[in-house]
Amino acid sequence: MTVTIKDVAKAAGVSIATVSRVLAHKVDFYAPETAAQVTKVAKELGYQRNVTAAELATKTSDVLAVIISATKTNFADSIIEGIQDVAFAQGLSVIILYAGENNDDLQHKALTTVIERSVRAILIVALELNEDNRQLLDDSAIPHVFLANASDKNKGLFVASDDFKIGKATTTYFLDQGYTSIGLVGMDRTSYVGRQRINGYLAALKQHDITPGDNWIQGGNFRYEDGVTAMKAYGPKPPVQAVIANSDVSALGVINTAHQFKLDIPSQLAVLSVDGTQLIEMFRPQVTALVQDFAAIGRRGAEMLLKQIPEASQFIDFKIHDGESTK
Amino acid sequence: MTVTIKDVAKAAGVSIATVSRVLAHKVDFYAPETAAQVTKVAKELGYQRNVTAAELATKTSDVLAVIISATKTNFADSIIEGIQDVAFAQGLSVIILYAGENNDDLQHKALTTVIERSVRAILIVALELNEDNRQLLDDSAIPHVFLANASDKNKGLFVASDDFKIGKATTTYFLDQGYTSIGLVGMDRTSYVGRQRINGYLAALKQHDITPGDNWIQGGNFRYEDGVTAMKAYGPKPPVQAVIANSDVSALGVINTAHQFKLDIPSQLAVLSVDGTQLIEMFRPQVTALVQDFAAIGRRGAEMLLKQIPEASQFIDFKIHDGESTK
DNA sequence: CTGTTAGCGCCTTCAT
DNA sequence: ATGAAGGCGCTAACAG
Repeated sequence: MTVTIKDVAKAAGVSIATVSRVLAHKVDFYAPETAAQVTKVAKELGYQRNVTAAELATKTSDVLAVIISATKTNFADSIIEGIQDVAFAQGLSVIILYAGENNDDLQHKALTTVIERSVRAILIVALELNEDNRQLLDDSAIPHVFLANASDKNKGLFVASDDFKIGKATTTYFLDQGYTSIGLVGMDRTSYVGRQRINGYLAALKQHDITPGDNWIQGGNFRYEDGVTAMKAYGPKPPVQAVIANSDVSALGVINTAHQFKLDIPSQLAVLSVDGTQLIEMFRPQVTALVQDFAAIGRRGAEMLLKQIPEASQFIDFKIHDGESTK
Repeated sequence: MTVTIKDVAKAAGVSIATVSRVLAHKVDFYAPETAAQVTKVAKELGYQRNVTAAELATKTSDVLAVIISATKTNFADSIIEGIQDVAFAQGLSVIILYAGENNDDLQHKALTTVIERSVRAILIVALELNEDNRQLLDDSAIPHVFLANASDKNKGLFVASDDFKIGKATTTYFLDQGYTSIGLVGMDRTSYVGRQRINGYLAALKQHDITPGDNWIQGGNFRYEDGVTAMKAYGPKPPVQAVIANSDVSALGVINTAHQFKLDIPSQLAVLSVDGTQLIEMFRPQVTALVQDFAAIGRRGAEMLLKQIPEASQFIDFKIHDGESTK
């Protein structure tokens, strides 16, 4: 039998109300001696708080839920660290749910799981919800924010990098180096993120009066294989001298395949990747990358949900770190 | 105001018990028409089940908790997939908690979070608990299993690869190829896993009457940097012709640093890595690896906790996949 | 098949 | 400063 506050109360010779107050509130609504006595007895009895009961009574919860796509592009770690930093500082817990990859059912399951437990807030990482799931989330009235995925579909709050700017900045990076044929690879063309990146890319090219070739743009789903496929589409004599890969792993796909074609990086093909996770630090050549500040994205998202900063969608800055895959 | 079964009951003209039965049990303890009526009304009213209340009443929970170290060696994904496969098949939910890296406080926090919520079971991935935390877990009386980390310290159930065998198999792999100087790199010498691997390595060498050189064994913490450090310790003229890296990322560290020393892989230095995650598929040369079946480890762990298979610690088989980093 | 009635463990007015 | 008592939303006997 588990020991409850009732048991503690009896053993300590006080009422359950007092025990409850001592063990929870901490505000001085009781005498120091009683408090000491109660805590002592509780420890002796091996009392374990039943959070479920407490949550039912108060109708609140101190857990933040993070729903992430089991994506192979591994920036989620940093986001989670950012979230935990601010959550823990507030004494909150964070739980993480994997919602697969573009899997509506899994997303639905993850959502209901956290909604039914009425968590304090929900952070959705790199996920685009379908109509039903978004409705479900909205109906729940639980505060939520989308991270690393600004989207028109998602609606609602988001914290992310500005994908249009990412497309433009990466393209401009190459244009400034004198490149006139630049490929764009790996993004999901159906996603908001992908479309924005393409738009930014096109805008930058237009400024330089460049019309992209037919096959310069190669879509995908941000995966390693997408980089491979794109490079194969370009072939051993690629139509572009530089390529922007829309994720670290897709950049690796591009580079490995280019090497297979005996193309030298960067002299025959320059590669820039978007994300800049730790992954590329382990790869040679060291890939030049547009580094997103994922920890900041996580932190801001959490702060926003905890009302520490105003609730307004916002973009987080990024930087381009030079590596060896570009001149 | 949120709508409860009481509201649904009133609106449907039945008792709350009936509503509860219809919405939860699913066994046919009610007439089809009533069921239909109730479900209909529930939907109309936008009823959302309050799991917290249900859990309090039944004193059970249908969530499995996974506690993982925020390790940079990325096999956790596969383990989680394995767990979710069996959990979802049982209609259970799984939540994941990050417990940092050798961080007792974070581990403690993660543990109390899940214990206080009396989850159904706890799966601890690649973590070694300290005395206090282990005590905490034991006292909770919640079923739990350690994954990918058989350990004398952890005590209790585990599902993992046999680390002694891993040490022996990898070493034997090289011995069979005629190598007589073999390095062992990257493992945590203070951990059970690390010690077992060393023992297996030594046992294999002994069978061939080889006494390892002073610095053949280079410890670490399974990280990329540990591979780098080890290789630097070996220097440009390494005392070994082959090295076993105890994680994929540490293997990358070894290889990159070897290249820096202008050493050719595998002719001047052969490298075999332990883990065989997707990471190495993105790396060139393709690393020869001892591939652990992480998905199976996750699956077995979950099955065991759900009493689908006998509760007994067990080892999962592994295989060595040839790559280009060995002859 | 369905309704009544106790709780599950804790919190929280309202008295004292 | 502390106790008594009702209730959070749901489930589970026990009747009927």
